[in-house]
Order: sequence, then structure tokens, then C-alpha cells
Amino acid sequence: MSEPTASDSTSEPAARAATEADLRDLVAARRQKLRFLREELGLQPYGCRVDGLVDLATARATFDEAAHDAHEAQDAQEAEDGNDESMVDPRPRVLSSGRVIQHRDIGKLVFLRLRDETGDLQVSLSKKACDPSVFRLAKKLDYGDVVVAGGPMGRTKKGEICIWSDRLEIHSKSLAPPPEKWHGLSDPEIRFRRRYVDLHANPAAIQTLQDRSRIISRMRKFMENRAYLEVETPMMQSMAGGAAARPFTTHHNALDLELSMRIAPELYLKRLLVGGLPRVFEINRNFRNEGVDRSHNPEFTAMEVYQAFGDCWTMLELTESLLYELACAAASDRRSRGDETVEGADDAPVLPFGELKIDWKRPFEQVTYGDLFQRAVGFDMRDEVAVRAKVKELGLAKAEGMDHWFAVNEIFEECAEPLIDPARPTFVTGYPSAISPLTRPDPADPVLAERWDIFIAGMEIGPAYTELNDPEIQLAKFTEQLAGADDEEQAFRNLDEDFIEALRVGMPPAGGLGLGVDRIVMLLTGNLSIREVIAFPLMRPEDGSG
RNA sequence: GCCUCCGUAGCUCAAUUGGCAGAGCAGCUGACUCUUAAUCAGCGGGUUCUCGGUUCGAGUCCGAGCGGAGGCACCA
Repeated sequence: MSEPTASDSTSEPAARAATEADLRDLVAARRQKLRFLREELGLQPYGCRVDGLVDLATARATFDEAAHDAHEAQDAQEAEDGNDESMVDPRPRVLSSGRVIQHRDIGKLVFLRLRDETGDLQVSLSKKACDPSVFRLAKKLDYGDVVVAGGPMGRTKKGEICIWSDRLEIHSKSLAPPPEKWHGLSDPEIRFRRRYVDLHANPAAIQTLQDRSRIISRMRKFMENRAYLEVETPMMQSMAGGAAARPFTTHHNALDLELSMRIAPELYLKRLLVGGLPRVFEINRNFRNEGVDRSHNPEFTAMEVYQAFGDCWTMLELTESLLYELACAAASDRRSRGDETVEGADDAPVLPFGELKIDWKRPFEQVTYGDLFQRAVGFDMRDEVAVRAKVKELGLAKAEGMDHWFAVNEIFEECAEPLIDPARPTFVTGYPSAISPLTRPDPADPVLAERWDIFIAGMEIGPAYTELNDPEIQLAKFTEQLAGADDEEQAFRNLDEDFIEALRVGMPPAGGLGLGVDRIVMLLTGNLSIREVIAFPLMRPEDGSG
């Protein structure tokens, strides 16, 4: 959009009427100021490179009580002497930038509150202490403008630590009407659609993204310390495999190729095992064409790990160590910034999550699928007669025609999962083989698979498996799975022959793990919605056109 | 895909049985050298999500649509 020029307002009546209407508009008022800055003050309101900036937290930390007192004494002395020859100011000087979030004009004093990613800091300007053009700019600033302020770190008479600014530059004039300064921006729809406003209006939103970054960084370091190699595998695949989920589809023009966005990196990571990389992990996006709720976003970040000559128990130790360390670090971070909702000892943190207080102390809980089932319904999961009766009793219509073990799982999800203590990280081990076709059966009891799932706060955080590496069995299971799929599933399921070929080349036995990174971030930052921990969660376009 | 609730000024929210669409903040003009949601005086700001219907009269009631929140379903 082009800037109206000063001559616009003198043209024909229709144009003048429009301009008058614009004058009542919040945006128009800001354009007016933009013009003022350019034409009256001769400023370039969209700035340029500035060196030597420190963030606002650093600036605040620069404040020196003794220097402040010395300066006060100097001032008093000068007043007494009637001597206004300036002495050397003992206060440390800083140069910082930030977004104006408050603007108070008291006549010959102007107070600004600046915000950056480290917090807020007041900038004070006195007409007497700064250049007239600086002061004129200070009076014209709006909530939302991006400025650079420089001057000595001092304190106001009321005790507020501030920059007593004698240098002030505008580097970006904000033309958008700002959110309300006290209630802020709370409408979730606007918050997520206009996240750039949310982030500066709600410090908690920025904190969450900073925490997310640190958590993922720590995950990476943890994996690297254990000699895992980070890899990246295709997100666009001609066959989306590695999970049972609906993929998104897309199209490659030059190759005239139907492609799917990946639903899991598993089959490619395993190919790397075959290729000779014994410990690999990937932290990246998966895409699943499914519903959206507090714990599901169509694109989500997962960490998947494979370790040659490991098994699901290797992965259990890895997961417990990782999550425990992340929880301790998150608790420590939050405590050090004064978060009083964090409880528990440093080595046994308790983090709030909604109504829950999640106790992260080691070891995590472990319960077998079979025991939990027995505890929930009072009979053994292998008792086919009792299972059939229970299905009827529960009115699980869709389970009635099912094979025994699928019916067991329906009952498990209905009756047993709710028994898991949501306030404790809990590994559920020993899933039935029949519902874990791609997992190696337990040699001691082939009815059970070497697989576990970890649940926290009622959310599934991730599964781990002792992977199958026999190509014949894998092929048979894949084929069986395909045969069992209904028509809807058939549409997006297919057999990855190349993956079978890779297994024929020979994959070492391995443990595999998948963790939902967004959900881990939710738990460690106390955010109840996955959208809070994703910078730009999926939103339907406002015009509804798709 | 289904159910329930919600959509009023830039933001946060009011508006009685269906009876002139309001407030605070933000904005504009002016005053003010220590503000802390600054204060004081004055001024402006609306497609009540959209379309249709009932009615003398609709923000309010009815229908459809759009968007959001919560729940369900889907979801190794």
C-alpha cells in the first residue's frame, strides 16, 4: 500500500471526504504520525543496522546503585553551587532496542516502557536532558513502535530503574492498532492467527517458544552425548509408511508424481540402519490428516530413534533418562526465573499441568498391559469368553465382530487406560503381539510383543519397539495388515517393496522409539493446548475458502 | 464428520420481556518535570460475523452459512 502524500488532502471533494474519514481511524492516525516523522523531523522511520545493542535484561543488570548515588550527589552539588557545568556522568551507559508497550507523556517528561524477548524496561526522557528533536520524537511515539534508546542507566524518583535516554531513534513505525494494554490479547482465535501480535502482547507466549527451543536443544545434546547421529529423511514420500495414519497428498509437477507428506520417518531410518549407521535419530515434522484437538495438530514434531543391537528396554532406559533430565532442567529454569508453581526437590521435580501436579521423580512407573487389564476388568485378557461378554456389557458395538485381541484392546482403552496415574510418567509394557504386527514377539511369551507406550497426563507421549528384522516375517505381516484394511484404508495404504528389499539386505536387530516433542513441551511448560507450543498452529483461513 | 457453546468499536467487555448500541482501555486536541493500568478537560470511533426470515420494531427470536472454543469420533 502506498503512503498518502501531503498533497492528497487538497484534491477533489470525494478524496477529501475519504481523508477526513481516515482521520478518525486508528491506522490513519499512525500514518499521520509517520508523515510527521518524515516531513517535520526529517527522520527515516524504518531504520537500519545498529551495532552495540544489549537486550533489556542486560541493560537492567547494568544499573549500578553506587553510580546512581554518585550522580544524585553531583546533581545536588550542582544545584547548590548554581554551577551547571556538567561533570562526567558516573552512570553506566547502555544502548538497547525494544517495542514500545506503554507511552506516558507528562509534559516535560516522557516515560516509555520497552519490551524485548528478555522482558520490559522503562525508558525515561526529560526535556531538559535531551536534544529537542529527540524529545519531540519521544512525544510522538505510539504503542507498538520499535525504537532504539541509549543513555545512562538510572532510577526515577519513584525508584523505577530505567534508561535516562538522551539518544532515541525510531526504527519501525507500527501502523497497526495495538491490543488493549491491560487485558491484552486473549481471544485465542486472534492470538493464533496473528501470532506476531500475540508474542509481543503476551510475554508467556514468547517464553513458551523460548522454552521449546531449549528443550529441543537439550534433546539433541542428550542424543549426541550418547553417540546418536542426527539425520534427516524425506518428508515427501511416494508411499507414506511407518504408521497407520491418513497422509496428506501433494503433487510433483515436473515428475508428474503423486507424493504423500510423511506420517513417520521410520522406514527411512531403518534403511539407514541397514546402510550401516547404528545409532540414528531425527527430530522433525510428521503430517497426519486427522482431527485437531488440544493434543493433536496436523503437523507435529516427533523424535524418532533407532539403535542397532538395542531393544525396547534400551529405549525405555533412554526415554526415562531423557525425560527426567529435561524435567529437571525445565524445573531449574522455571525456578530461576521465579516460577513458584514448580515444586519438589531439584532431583525430583513436580511440575504443574492444569489441575495435575506431575511428579517426574525416577524411576517412572511401569505396569504391564496384562496386569492393567486384569486390574480394570477382573479377568485375564486371554480369556476369550470373558472378553466377548465384556464387549457386550460395555456396548462396544464396533468391537463385537472383532478378533479377540482387537476386542481386548478396545476394552483396554475403555477401561484400563483411565487407571494409569496421570500425574506419573508411566510405561505400559507387554502389548499383545496381535495388535503389534511390526514388533518382535517376546521370546519367553510370543503372545506378547516387545513394545511399550509411555503415558503422561493422559496423553500418549510415544511408543518403543524391539524392531522386526526378519524380511520374510515383515513381508507377511505387512501383507496381512493390508488385507485387513477396510476400503477407506486401502486408499492410502500400500506395500513398501523397497523397504522389504532393504531388510533382505540385512538390518541389525534394533530398538526403535518415537516421542511426541510438542506434547513433551506442553508438559514441561505447563501448556494444556498443543497450539500454545507451536509457533504457527494450523488455522482454517478466515474466508473459509479452504 | 457429529454434539454443545460462542462471535457487539482496534482490544477487553455490557446492553432487562424484542423497544434510541454503551463503558473502560486504545485514538485525536489541549494541560502537566517523576509516571507505574498516570491524571484532568474536551472530541471522534459500529456492516452487532454473513445471508435470509418472523415482527410496527431484531444485537436479542427462527433458518442457513462462515469462523472459533469445548467435547465425541478418527488417530501404532
